[in-house]
Amino acid sequence: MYDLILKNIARFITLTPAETERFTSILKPRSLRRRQYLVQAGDVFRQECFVNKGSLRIYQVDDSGQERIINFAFEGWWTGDMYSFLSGQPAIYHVDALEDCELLLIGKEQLEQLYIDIPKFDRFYRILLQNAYIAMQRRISDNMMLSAEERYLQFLERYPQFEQRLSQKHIASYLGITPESLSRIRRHRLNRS
Amino acid sequence: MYDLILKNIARFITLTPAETERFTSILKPRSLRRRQYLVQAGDVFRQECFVNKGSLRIYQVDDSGQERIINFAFEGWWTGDMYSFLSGQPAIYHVDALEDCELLLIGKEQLEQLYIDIPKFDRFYRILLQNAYIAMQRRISDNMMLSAEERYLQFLERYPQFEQRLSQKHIASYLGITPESLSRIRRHRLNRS
DNA sequence: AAAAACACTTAACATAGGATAAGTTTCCAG
DNA sequence: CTGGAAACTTATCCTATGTTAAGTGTTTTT
Repeated sequence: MYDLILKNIARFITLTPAETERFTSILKPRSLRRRQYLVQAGDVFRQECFVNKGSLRIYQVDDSGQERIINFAFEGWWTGDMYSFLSGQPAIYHVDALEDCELLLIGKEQLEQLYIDIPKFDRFYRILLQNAYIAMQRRISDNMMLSAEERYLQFLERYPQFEQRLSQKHIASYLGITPESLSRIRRHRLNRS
Repeated sequence: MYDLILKNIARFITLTPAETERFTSILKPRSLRRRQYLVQAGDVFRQECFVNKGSLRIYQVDDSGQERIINFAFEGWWTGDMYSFLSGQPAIYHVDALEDCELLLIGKEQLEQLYIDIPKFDRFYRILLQNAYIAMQRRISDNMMLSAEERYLQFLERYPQFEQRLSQKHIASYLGITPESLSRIRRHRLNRS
């Protein structure tokens, strides 16, 4: 059950057996059925979430009811609502399960205490965030520099293993286009080849 | 000279006088004239940069020579090329001065040693990054949910103090539109009021 | 002070992608 | 197994924004 998360952590820091024990003791397992919410915008959600199995999406709903997917989370990824976690304010985004999920949650207070007791975890989350930040920056420049079709191709290249697990509606939403546009793009590609 | 950066750090962690001394001793002051590069895409740039005075832009140039501004950096902000810093690979972005700048740089090795000697700095950069990450996420959702005009209005609201220091060309580039479009948006707004 | 480069505006035209609507296929829930 | 809801496709029309080009005003360079 803790294999994946411990491997994830071992990428950046090395834990003693006692530290490992301490760490796993604060993890709260939780499973989520497809379509169930982890967070609803407006809730305060002060937990970090590691995805052990399954997939989720982080999304926003605009005034006209349109959903926009900000990001996905697959097994081995971290997710949550960073803003709510940090500030204690209501979450900005919805997070829900796209497939049945097994999650490991860490409460804010316990994580704060962990940072104090084992400062290596400050380092772990710093490095995790640096990588997340780089990915976000790349996403912004892609959204600005590339056409819808180019973004779709890049998505296929970058996440070939996830494409089959996501509906086109969700991929379109992640790319910032309508499902109709994605359908059109796919047709043009087929006609050409 | 170190006032602003020490205040910046004091937002999240408290340093002893000895730690303060240790920290300031690794800072390398550097000034940059308007239009001078801090980083050119392709260079390896393994330094973190604090802006003490002036402003910079982080941008990318596409195949057709179009510049796209990923972000600005004003006094009190941190900047650089996180990807190059972390990976040691050539930088993805250009960073150059929009106004004459006074900067404080920290080399990668010295920062790594600082993390080891004073683990509080792991914490400081973790919190800094959490905030930067939240801002990035918000930028992505704004770019997806809002029209060019709405993004412009939000920019004016969010950064009223910076608007006057930036050319419209640069604001347009940051918003992901052409200067012509920004000009059109401004005209429509004037006509309406 | 003149020349050159740049910033900004305006206008006419082009186009990628949105909106709407209708049809087909796939997926569940009863 | 069946009926209704989603998911996906296709077509038509529409609009926001890009493109090109020309003109004016403002810096920067010489």
